[in-house]
Amino acid sequence: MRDITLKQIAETLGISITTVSKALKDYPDVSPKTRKAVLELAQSLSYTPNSFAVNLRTKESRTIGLIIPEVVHHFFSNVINGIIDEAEKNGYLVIILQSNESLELEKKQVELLMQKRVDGIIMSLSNESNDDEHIRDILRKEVPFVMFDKISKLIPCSKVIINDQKAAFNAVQHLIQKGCKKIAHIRGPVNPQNAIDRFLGYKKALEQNGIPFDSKLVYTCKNVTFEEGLAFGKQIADEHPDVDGIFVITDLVAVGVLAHFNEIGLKVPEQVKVIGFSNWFMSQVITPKLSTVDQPSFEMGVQSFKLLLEEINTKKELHPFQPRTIELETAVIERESTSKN
Amino acid sequence: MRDITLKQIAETLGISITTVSKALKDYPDVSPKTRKAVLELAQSLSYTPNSFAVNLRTKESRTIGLIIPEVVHHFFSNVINGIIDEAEKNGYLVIILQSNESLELEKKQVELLMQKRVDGIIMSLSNESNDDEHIRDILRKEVPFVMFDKISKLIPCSKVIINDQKAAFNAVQHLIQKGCKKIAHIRGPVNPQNAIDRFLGYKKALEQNGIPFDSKLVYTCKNVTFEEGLAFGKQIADEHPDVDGIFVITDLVAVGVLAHFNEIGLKVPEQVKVIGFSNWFMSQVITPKLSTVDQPSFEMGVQSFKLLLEEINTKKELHPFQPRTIELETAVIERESTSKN
DNA sequence: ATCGTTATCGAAAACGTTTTCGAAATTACC
DNA sequence: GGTAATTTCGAAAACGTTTTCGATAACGAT
Repeated sequence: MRDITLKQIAETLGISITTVSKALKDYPDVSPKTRKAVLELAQSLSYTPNSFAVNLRTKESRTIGLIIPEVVHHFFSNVINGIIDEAEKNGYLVIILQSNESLELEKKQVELLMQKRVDGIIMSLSNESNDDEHIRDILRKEVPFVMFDKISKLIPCSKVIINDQKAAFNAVQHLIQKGCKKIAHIRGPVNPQNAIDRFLGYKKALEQNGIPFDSKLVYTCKNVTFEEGLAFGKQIADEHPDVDGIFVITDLVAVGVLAHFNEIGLKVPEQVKVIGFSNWFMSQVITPKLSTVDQPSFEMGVQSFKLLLEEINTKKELHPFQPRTIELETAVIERESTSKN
Repeated sequence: MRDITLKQIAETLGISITTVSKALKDYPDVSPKTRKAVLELAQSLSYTPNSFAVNLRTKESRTIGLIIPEVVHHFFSNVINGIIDEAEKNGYLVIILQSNESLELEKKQVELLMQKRVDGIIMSLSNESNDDEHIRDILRKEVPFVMFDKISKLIPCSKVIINDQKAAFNAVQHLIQKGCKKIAHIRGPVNPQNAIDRFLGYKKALEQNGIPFDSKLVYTCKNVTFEEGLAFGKQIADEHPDVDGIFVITDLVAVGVLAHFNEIGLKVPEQVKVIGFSNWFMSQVITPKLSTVDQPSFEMGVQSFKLLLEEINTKKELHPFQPRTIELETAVIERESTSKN
């Protein structure tokens, strides 16, 4: 049951390891006759090269690392999907780690991946981290590196993002077009850039439409959960019963808001209109169906891997690599929660 | 910027590679003085062993492979969560591949993982496959192997499962206790063992309660999607308007059924009661909230990895390994869709 | 037969680590 | 001071592959 090696093939054929290796890799300097013999024997023994040895020799493992805040998350699992699909197409495998939104864990995992000597790292920052040493460490060691979604603008690396500010602007603009006059915003935590950008988009849309900005209408999530949505729904209904539109950082929270409104009999969209963000699957199966902003999550994964591969390949040729940023399009999806005006 | 190696440490300290290696690995035969020197220098150079070389030498990579039908799936992403958490605790990393419910892809991926020489494989079968050669190949090469959820009973390997038949029995029993007399079943595809078992549980519950089994009340999913739920909901309402209870293979499909019933104004639970399976997150946020069977998905992941690690370790000691099967408990969760009778 | 060219092969180094085993140095003991 | 026991070290092989470079063989042309 021992593993087949080049040496064994060489010995049974009475030739050298070198020739066997060359025959299998289509080197020109091996005669058709011996090549055929080698290929046939390798085939019949079902030889596969020892990847540990290949890794050591070639200094690459055709494996990349992926760090995300959490796996059980509609957006992220779609990104994972895109990454491992595209990676597999290009002969790469993907090691997945989750930071659970903890900076400490994230640091440890970056370290883990570097020790493993993965060929590259793709990452979406946890809410706790922004511009930290462990990220700069990756660049310092010249490990190919791509960030997506939750990025840090200060880090000079390739990025795949959406224009959060523009997307949020469009969402709020949509509410205004539907007749909303007093619009609240449930925003994400303080750190992440995209929470900031969406807030800015919200603010800009108000300004451009001559609606005064009121900081009391802005609520800040800590954990971005369904439960927080429930709580903020209650808080808004209590504190500002005249609010007629809400823009929520993400569908999960928006669904919590809707759940509370359903409970207390507040009519959506008649009394309040609600729009979420990210187009989670559940948004189209709840009542009322939630309007939202579609984010091309699968495509983000695909593009992230493509950028990473670009960096891996140019660095392999020892060429200098110029980081690129890809910005993907979003789209407002109108459903029942903003529909009838 | 070159990587630090044992050789470099040895040379700057004027000692041998052997001694450096031993010092770093706490071998007893190195003096406290030289050990201290080595440790300090290694620390200051931030030396990390080249894992490619370590893999080659030790013949293990502390990496396992995981193959699942799809990543974007509430149940599976929770299992992934459990696996990578437990793996990381034990110093293992996880490579994830998805078969997209395709037998062909699944075969290719098993092959990929074996070529990578992962230390073990965890897997949930695609709907297309059951007892196939590529699975037996894993056992033949003596690669540690654990199956969970969608298993093949014929393969002698460790398994982590629930008792699908019992769980389904309990779900249908629940419907009967709530007063249902004519109960339909939307079952999963033909192949997977757990679809079969849940069907058997459904049948058994009917029998034990003196309700005649009617094969016309059994509908078979092809792809287990929301859309199929919509379609079957329509079909049941049309063909058997007197059905007063439905047991559905999984929540996703059940939510589709509910969506259709909402649309046509069929009252749930007053006119029909519906119970799903798996306790997807969305089930608690839709209207009416869906009753379901809770499946300990995270725990399944944890236990799967533990079983795999057990096998890895006993095989490393060259001891014979006896596969084990762990059966986890499920629980009926009563919500609005079966609540008021 | 000689030379030049081309086709075919293999020795050997290298990747960086782990581990065995023997050698050398030190200490302990009488 | 001599022997034995103990501590400390290092040479070398091994893991399996890739690749360079030189050697040989074969062949054609003159």
